[in-house]
Amino acid sequence: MSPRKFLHPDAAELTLHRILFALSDPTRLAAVSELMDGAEHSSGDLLAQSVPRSTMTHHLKILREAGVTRTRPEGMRCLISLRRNDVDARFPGLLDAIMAHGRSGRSADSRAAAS
Amino acid sequence: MSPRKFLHPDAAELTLHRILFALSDPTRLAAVSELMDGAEHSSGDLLAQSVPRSTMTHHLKILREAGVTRTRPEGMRCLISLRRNDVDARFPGLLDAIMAHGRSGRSADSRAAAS
DNA sequence: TACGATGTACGACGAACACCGTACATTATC
DNA sequence: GATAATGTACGGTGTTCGTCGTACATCGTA
Repeated sequence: MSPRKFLHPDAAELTLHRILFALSDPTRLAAVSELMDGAEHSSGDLLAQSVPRSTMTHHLKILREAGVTRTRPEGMRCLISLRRNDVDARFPGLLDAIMAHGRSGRSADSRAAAS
Repeated sequence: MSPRKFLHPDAAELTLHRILFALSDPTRLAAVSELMDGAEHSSGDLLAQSVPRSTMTHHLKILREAGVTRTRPEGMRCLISLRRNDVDARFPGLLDAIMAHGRSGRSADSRAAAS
């Protein structure tokens, strides 16, 4: 087995609706927002939000399979980075336009009915 | 009852992830693509694609509830239009960046370099 | 009033998603 | 080898989505 093996879609296979879906979740949006600095971040690094590890793995998988991120095993960690070149090549300006608002896109979403 | 009544979210309530989700489906992407001309289109007009009316109604509802479109009853038809101003005001450049690729968001390389 | 056209509302179904806990694999260190 | 740390894989549950058929409401017209 190879639990340290990740499948990434080819750059030419990226589809717009898949990418948009990958970014249509607050948790994933926040993760990508962190990755916008161009650096590699470990899964635990992105895990700043209060969500279990297994849940984060799930979101990271969706991001990866949409072709938005690349995951690379490094030692006992996984380093995740944005596939900026690939995404930009196929959809110029898309990532920037979306992530320009990635931080503030959570205004009145607080549907959290009290507590 | 008021089957001719539609609820639209307030402009200030639009959220990025909701909009991205609304655009994360090929059928809806195609519909919005048609609406990019700024004109009002009837539901049947958008229905060019081979999908049942009820399915289209569903997609239009998602678009409407995300704040992407506005639906207005007109005679025996419904006229749908893009809420360009509202979306642009809240997320400048987002719609243009996404819809610039709305047509080619298919599969493999469609290197149509726009023109 | 009756009819046809347009589009919604409702219910149903299968598939995919979001979430989580737990177990396992991998790596580094002792 | 034993241990701890990191993160995945594997279920499981509940929800939502995408799809469709059918029934109903509305409007325009005969």
